[in-house]
Amino acid sequence: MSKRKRLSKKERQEKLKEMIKEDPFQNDEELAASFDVSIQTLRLDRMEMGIPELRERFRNVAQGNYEKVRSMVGAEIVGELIDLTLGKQGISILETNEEMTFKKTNIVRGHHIFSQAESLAMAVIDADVALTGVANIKYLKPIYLGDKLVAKAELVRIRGNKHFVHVKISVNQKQVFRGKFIFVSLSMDVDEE
Amino acid sequence: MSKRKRLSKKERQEKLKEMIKEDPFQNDEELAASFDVSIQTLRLDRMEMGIPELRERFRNVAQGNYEKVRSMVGAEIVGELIDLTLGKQGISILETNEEMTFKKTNIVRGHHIFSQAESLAMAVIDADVALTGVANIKYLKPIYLGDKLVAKAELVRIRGNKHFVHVKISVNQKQVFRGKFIFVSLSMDVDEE
DNA sequence: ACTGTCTTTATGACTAGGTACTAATTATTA
DNA sequence: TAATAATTAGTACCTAGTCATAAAGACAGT
Repeated sequence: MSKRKRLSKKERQEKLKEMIKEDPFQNDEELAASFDVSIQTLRLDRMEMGIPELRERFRNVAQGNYEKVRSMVGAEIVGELIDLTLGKQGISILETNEEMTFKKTNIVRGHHIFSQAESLAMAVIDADVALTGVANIKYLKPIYLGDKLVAKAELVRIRGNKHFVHVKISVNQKQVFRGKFIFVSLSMDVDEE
Repeated sequence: MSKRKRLSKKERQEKLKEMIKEDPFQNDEELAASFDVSIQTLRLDRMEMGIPELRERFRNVAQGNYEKVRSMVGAEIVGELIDLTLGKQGISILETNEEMTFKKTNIVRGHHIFSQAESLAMAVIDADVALTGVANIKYLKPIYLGDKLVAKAELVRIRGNKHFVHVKISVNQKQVFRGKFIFVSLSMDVDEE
């Protein structure tokens, strides 16, 4: 694997940075081989650039993503719950980050907004378990990376086992989303309505 | 930290399993200390139960979640894209797992279904970038852990920069969800409609 | 050609967090 | 009390490194 003439120190170090960003799970031996330098040289490079050793990279990725996966997928509620009156209303805040956006446009993917709205609406309902029946939603404005989404949910009506919740989300006091949710509590039989 | 009399081997091993599930980032020394046994005993336990060493656990979590975070958050599409005719229709499949469900009821959280539907609908549109404008959705049946969601999206109309897409999701040929999405392409100015 | 500096490579001692194995000690039970 | 199970101790070895020191190679300026 002898590449073009071997790169200069600077080029090599820059390429190294990229490589590790792309795939952090290679050890010094493999990295050294791919640059066709000795393992010591590669280690000097890592030192100079402050790139941690493989096992620490594993730790970082593992712990970082552990949190992430927990808070993203396992969370009862998407965003941070600020205020809640069970059976009445609730407020949550979601800080948008780059993982929620399309890289090209920096616009936040719709389902993150939906998730915040739905999970907050669900939290407001004073029943053990509920299931989204119908949702009528509208995105009023595109939401950009870094926007802080403030969601307000209000339980507007209960009819039988159906709970009607309205959610409004705004960024800087300007409304960007509204949604009407109907949740069906599962205490009794749930089938076609 | 002397607990109640020290547990039996069986109890200890069961507890160990749980502990590692909860927090996989402890080394043998720490684990041994928390059970008040020697490090060798703890290692025997790990051997007997087939629990890998700390560094391998790091590797597993790192690599598993790396994939997960990439495919969950960064993914262009939620689920696996099976078929796609740009500007016409598309099909995707999403296998539900326990992270998508409420632990108590094993019912899949609504926003996962929504995400599958929205992202598929988006993929069908033959435009560079789009943004969900309005969605009218209905969950027809609860979806349980392990259900395989088959989503079919169809572009039904284009009017100006608005794209109308219908999505149906079914489990075992039975429809469980339908949604109507309107996407607005961003090629020109996007504001109130 | 010689010197000085940068870069690369080599070498050895040491570390964490183990595996794999043997042996000895302590508890429990028949 | 003897047999069996569970626990602890100890050793050699492993990986993927760190840290420090030294030596060799490359290239420029004089």
